Amino acid sequence: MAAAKVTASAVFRTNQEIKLLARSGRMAAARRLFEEMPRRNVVSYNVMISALARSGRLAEARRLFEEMPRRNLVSWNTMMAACSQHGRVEDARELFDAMPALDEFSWTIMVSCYAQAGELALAREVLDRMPGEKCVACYNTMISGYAKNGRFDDAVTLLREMPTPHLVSWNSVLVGLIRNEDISRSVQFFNKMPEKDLVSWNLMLEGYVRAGDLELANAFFARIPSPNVISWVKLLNGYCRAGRMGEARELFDRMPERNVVSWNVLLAGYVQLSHMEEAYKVFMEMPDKNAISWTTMVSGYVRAGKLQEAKDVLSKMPSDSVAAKTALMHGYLQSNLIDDARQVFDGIGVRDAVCWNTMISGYVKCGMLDEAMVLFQQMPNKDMVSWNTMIAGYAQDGQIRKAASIFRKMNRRNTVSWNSIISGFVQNGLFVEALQHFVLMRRDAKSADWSTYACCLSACANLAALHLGRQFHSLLVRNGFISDSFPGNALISAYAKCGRILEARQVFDEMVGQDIVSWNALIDGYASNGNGAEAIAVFREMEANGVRPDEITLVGVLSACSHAGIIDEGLHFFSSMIKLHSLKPVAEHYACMVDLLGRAGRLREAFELVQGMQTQPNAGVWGALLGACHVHKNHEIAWLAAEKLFELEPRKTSNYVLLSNISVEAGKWDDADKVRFLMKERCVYKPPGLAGST
DNA sequence: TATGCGTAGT
Repeated sequence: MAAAKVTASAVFRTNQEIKLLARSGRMAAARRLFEEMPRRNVVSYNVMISALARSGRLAEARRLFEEMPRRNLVSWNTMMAACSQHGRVEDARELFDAMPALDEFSWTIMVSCYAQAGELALAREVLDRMPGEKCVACYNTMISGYAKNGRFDDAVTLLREMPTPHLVSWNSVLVGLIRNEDISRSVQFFNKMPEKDLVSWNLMLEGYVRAGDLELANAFFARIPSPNVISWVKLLNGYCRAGRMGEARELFDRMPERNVVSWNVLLAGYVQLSHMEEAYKVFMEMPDKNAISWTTMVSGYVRAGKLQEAKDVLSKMPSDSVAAKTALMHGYLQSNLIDDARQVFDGIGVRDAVCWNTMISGYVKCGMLDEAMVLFQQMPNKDMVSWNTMIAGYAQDGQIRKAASIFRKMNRRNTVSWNSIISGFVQNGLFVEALQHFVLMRRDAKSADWSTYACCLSACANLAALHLGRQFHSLLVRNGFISDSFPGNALISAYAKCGRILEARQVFDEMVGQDIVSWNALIDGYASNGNGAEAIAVFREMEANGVRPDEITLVGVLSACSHAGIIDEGLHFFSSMIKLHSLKPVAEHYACMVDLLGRAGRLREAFELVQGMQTQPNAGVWGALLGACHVHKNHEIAWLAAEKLFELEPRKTSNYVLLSNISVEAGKWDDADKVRFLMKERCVYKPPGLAGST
């Protein structure tokens, strides 16, 4: 009897010790202690499962859950919470449905899991199904879910509906307002709260810091009844983010109490500015460092392009940190050192999703899609980012069918998934598919963002679908995206490409932040609608507004000159491009110039310009020359251009047809025969029913 | 006696 009591208290003490070790990040020691226990009870297993999940080892946690000899309600709840923490919504739901009994924790975890995944309707369904009197935590979880997703009205309604709102309920709404950077509504709400605690005060302080007014934040800080280290950290963070490191350091030195977080914030401040000497001094000064401190240093050196230093710091780190190693890996990938990155990746024992995704996206970015796919298939717990990376990767590589097949295999999709596939279709010229997927996206109840609208407008533009473009325009207005410059620019292009240049101009004029892309879209719009003079006028207007032209601007301007037949001005813009704007002309500019000179019949000059090009002329340039030769019946230069074109595009029928026509029109029947022979030799066939040039 | 849910900091 006495021996049993001793054993029970030993188990109790060891359970506590495991928890403490795990909470301080010493997982290996915690695991060892658990393995070496002579006797374990349910709680030992529960503690270990929770610890494993919190340190990113979900698979191990699950294994232990399956293996444990006896489970209680807490074991089930712990496992559910573990799945929820890792975004495994389906797994959590499966456990929830399979549990022998449910308590208020089970219900709350399920609500929290759905809310975190953005599935608010499902979260609400669970809350509503909860029998008897619902607990405060469950209400708070739902309120927090609404608030963090910007649905304040729903959050406040539920707050009013619940029988006994708690201070935490109010704070849950406040955090949503603060994160949404709605400062005036935050202040209003804060003042209306029936009671406030330090959490409320600290949230409001964060609101002022986010609003970027540090003087106001400082004044508010002075009003906090008894600020704690978190209050100080929030203010310190404000100065660090603003790059005001002198004041930040002063504030830091005045802090009555410092912990590892405050040190980390100061360190991150110097790192952000790439002040690595200062950062290193702070790093050495720190009384204790956690994994975040080390990761901050490593990623700081990576940002500063000092990969050797990053590697050296990492090698001095006493414990293992996936995040720190991933930071170094990221650095190697940015410098295209794929093999070095892979070596780091292979050396990481327990990889988290960020680690896998970093390596996968590294492969994708340098076009190594096969390698990316192998890793993607090996990855045990793929998250949304993994899937989206592969979709975007294949789409950008022109493999849109593969992208679409991956997209179809996804169980759940978020806005980014939809945007990736829609933008993929647009990039690959499949505009109708892009718009069809927009319809499917709305059926999936996923909300479109500015990127969705920009892609869809671009699809409308390319289809010259004016009516649809107008519908997207009104959707943009209704959803409040109209002042953002990116979809605004897409809208300008859409109207311009549909021939509605006046509407394009109107959108441009009503836009808040016109950028270089907006100006380019307008100039190109006038040029491609045949209004060269107006395009040039807009270009002048842009210069007068102090906006510096880029390469794309000049393509628009030069093609405007070409369409309008303004030869001398075109030549002037072309030379000013290098001299005045220090822009390097590329093939597109030369193609415009060839077109310009060609239209004026100055074929010899055009040919000489091409021969003098710094870079290799592409098919666009030679094609423009061949086209001009056709118009002006220059048989000799036509052959020179065509021979180059045949090298670049040996199987493009229209080039052969054009050259054949030119030869025939010049009465050179032998040459026309020669072209026909070439076509036969290269198995190029004129499509039936296609007479003349294409 | 412990373990699992809801609000603030890197």
